[in-house]
Amino acid sequence: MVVVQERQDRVDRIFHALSDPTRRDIVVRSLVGEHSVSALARDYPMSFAAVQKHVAVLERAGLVTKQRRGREQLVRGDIDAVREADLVLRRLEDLWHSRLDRFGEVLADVTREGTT
Amino acid sequence: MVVVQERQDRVDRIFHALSDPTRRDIVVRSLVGEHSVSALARDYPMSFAAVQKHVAVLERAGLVTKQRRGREQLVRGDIDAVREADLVLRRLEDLWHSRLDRFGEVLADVTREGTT
DNA sequence: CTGAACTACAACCATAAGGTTGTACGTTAG
DNA sequence: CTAACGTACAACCTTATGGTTGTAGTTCAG
Repeated sequence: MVVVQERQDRVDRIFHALSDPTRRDIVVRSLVGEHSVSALARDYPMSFAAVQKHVAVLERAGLVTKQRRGREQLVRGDIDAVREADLVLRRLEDLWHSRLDRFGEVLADVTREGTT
Repeated sequence: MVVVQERQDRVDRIFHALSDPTRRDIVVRSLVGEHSVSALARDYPMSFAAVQKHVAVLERAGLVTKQRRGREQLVRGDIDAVREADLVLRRLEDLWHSRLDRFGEVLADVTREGTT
């Protein structure tokens, strides 16, 4: 059993990064096309440094990557991290379905009673 | 001075709730079957009150619901909130695909022009 | 060359988050 | 009835988070 956990799992970071509306918006824009940090920053009611921090959070989560182009830093969304989070959610849905299967009879009974 | 607006969106709460491994585990167990809070608490290396707080976070996010049974409080997972988060992720993936499509067109154009 | 534009990063602040312990109260077992 | 169980919640502590301002290094335009 591997007990040596890192301080924060990658999945933790991804979900945490997505828990902020500004960051989700940045992900949306970065998935559609590349934007410099300052271009992103212009559209939010906060300082450039604040947006820079949001981008850093997204970068640590692997949701975006940065690439230099001259004096700009181009931010681009990375879909793999999104898929990783998606996998977690689908596993939860799978669990739910298997639970439904196991209690299918009971559910059927309840439904029948409910509609009587 | 302290303007406590109802600030946090439901989606914010869901993603934040899922950003903690203990809470994700509680969701897993609660989707599989019902458990009392203390039954859940026994399996984590923290106090009962801490687990209680985690459950509260999940409840505020709509990921679980609680139902009294005698002196116990049964925690049960709610798949709807999971699906809501899943929708957000799928929209991101859709954006990514549409970007690829548009990029494909550009590529086609460039290629066409380049080969003329 | 010089200044403006982008970025990086440190210092600071207020509040949220995640944990603890302690107390209180309803419910059930004996 | 009484003791134990399950829960709720308050008070407290420490660290993380999200914002600010300020300083400084690079790169580009003129």
